[in-house]
Amino acid sequence: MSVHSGTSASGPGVEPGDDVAGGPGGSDHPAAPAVGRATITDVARVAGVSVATVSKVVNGRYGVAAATAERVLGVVEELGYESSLVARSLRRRQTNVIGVLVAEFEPFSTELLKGISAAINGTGYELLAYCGDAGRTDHVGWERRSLSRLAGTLIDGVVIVTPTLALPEHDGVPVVAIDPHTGPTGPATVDSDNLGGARMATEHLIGLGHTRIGYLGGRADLESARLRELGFREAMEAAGLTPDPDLVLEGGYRPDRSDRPTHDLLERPDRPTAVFAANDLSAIHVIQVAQELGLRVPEDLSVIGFDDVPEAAASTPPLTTIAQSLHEMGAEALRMVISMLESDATQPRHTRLPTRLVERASTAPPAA
Amino acid sequence: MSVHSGTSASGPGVEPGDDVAGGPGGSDHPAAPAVGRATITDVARVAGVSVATVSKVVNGRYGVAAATAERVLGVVEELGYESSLVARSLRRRQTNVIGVLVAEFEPFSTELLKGISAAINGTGYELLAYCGDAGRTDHVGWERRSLSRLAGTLIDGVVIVTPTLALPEHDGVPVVAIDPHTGPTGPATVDSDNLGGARMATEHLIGLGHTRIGYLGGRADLESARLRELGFREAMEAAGLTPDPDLVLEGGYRPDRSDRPTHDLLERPDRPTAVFAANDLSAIHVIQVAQELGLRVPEDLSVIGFDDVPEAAASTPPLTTIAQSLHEMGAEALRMVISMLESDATQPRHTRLPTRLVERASTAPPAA
DNA sequence: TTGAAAGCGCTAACAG
DNA sequence: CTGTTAGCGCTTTCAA
Repeated sequence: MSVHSGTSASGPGVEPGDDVAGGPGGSDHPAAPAVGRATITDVARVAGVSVATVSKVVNGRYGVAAATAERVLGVVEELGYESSLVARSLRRRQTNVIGVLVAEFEPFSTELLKGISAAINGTGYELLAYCGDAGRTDHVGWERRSLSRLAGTLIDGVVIVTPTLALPEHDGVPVVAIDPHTGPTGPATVDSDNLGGARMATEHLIGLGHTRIGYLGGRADLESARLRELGFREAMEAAGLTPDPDLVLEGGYRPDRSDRPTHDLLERPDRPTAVFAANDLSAIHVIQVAQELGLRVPEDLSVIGFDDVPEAAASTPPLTTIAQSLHEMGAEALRMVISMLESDATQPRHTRLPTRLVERASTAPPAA
Repeated sequence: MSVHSGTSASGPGVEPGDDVAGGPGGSDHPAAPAVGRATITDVARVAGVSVATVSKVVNGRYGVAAATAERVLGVVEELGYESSLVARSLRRRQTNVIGVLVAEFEPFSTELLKGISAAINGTGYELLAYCGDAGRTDHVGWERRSLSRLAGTLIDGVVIVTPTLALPEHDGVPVVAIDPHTGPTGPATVDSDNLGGARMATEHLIGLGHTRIGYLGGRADLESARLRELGFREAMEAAGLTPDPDLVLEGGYRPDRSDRPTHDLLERPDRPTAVFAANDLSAIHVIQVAQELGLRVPEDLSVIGFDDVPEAAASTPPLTTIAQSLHEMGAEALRMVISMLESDATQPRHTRLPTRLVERASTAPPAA
């Protein structure tokens, strides 16, 4: 024994002499907790009952004398005791908390979170948003790791945002993927009409008179990115236009990863007159790079994005984009998880929400 | 084909039907876990070693034969094993995860979250944002409950957003409060120059020529709300104006709670020509109510907010507001938690960040 | 009505 | 080098 603090540590509200209810035969317990939260053991000791009794009282089980219950409750109050989520969930099979797994808290995932948060109201569940190994966000499989670490113990069900892998259909807990890796197959999913939205975006540009249009794609492993590119190509071809292969680049949905391709796009002599970026964040970055390069948006370059996160309206100029119902997607994913939790209807469902064009100021006819 | 159990059952709890792999001798093919995540016990069983050995291998401890380690690692891979955060954190004293406690995921807290998420990059910590009893968000003391449930077991340190109570100075884990209840005292805090910002907002309105100005206050229990109202009053008085008591109402920082007072403000015959709302969300709601009432913003009514969340720029018309450095506040809070974690410098620090006026289109001189 | 004891999955002493 | 053992805080039989 080395670094133990003294015997007479006084916990919350426990007097030094308060050596209450030692074990049978006079094993001298140290007094209350030296520091930190009170545990069920502290409550039991101070109340002079067993931990089992405290547990029963706290959980409202029957078979405890009214007087005892009252005394225990008093101590609970006095010590500010609250049961540890961790210990409780290790023992029980249910925690009443829904997890949301994200690679990062950025505008897309936080919009989803707002929708989920609003929808959880009144359901009796709590929300736990987890962001595993931040920084290595490109690390494929982050969601498998997070899932394994949390599922089955901490959380009863889970919403995974933009998973990098096809998820196991059944990992013990209900799983719903938003903007999934594989498209509508495997586990339950919620996504948008990416194909239609991308067509709409491209048609908007074409309708404005653009013919030389660049495409800055998203994360190659995501179904949404695949469909958006497809929608772009389809709309181009439908208009009799052939996408210039040099003008179709990948930006990974992220400003940092789209910086290079954006420069490549805008610095070429025969640069496009318009760019369709696969999400708002990279579209906003395109606007910034264009402006640094001395190009005016939309006079010299039209830019359209995808998502309609609040930041889109806040950019200068405000970004024309394809809106997804982000809040609704989050709310729907939550509803699905809860319904999977509460019924045995294990048929994985796939919900697809509509998209719509939001015209703001970043697009205009090409310069004459 | 058939799997026989080894000579020695691995203890009580093994059901007759359980597939138990042979002990260190039986080289039958491994029995996979029945369902759900694989536990350390599954790995040990399949690899034919003890759980202690698996633990050592997984945690990179010394004293394991290379061959054994390799075999274990193989099984870990095969089973997709990942240690349970819950079980691990119950045993260890450190989890490497920082908690963020919020009452709700709304624009203010999610902006903070974005800043925290960006700042955690490369620190080696993970992020866990927790939203306890959603729905009863006005329940005073939600943060005490969440803190007790998580601190000491699940999280090493915590950032609390807009706590409803004075927090205990030391609850076992480092605590930093953003937009605190008590102002710069007690635990470490991060906030903005609320007083100066509110003055700036009011002066902006006065500078435009408004004299009849309404004030829609924030959550009475928050220091920020107190200071913003004070700043409003000070600026009014400094300009020789006396705030009409009928025009100073409380909106609780929330659209739902500010709806009534907003109507009260705008439906009176002698309604103000301008309103300063204590945060953006209620300011945006003021704009909506005004428009429903047939008032034009800013021609008939000027509106200014506070916070500069992305939604402010997205409103119609775009909201003039006082910007706080929300991302920076989150990042700073995280830095403080981590530094408290890694040093013994327990002197609670208080960081106050500047605010600035962002003029957009919701304010203009009063109609002649 | 109460408490002793087992055990959730894991780590850390300490033996062999 | 490896396994046995003891618990982290809690819930839950099962006996007393």
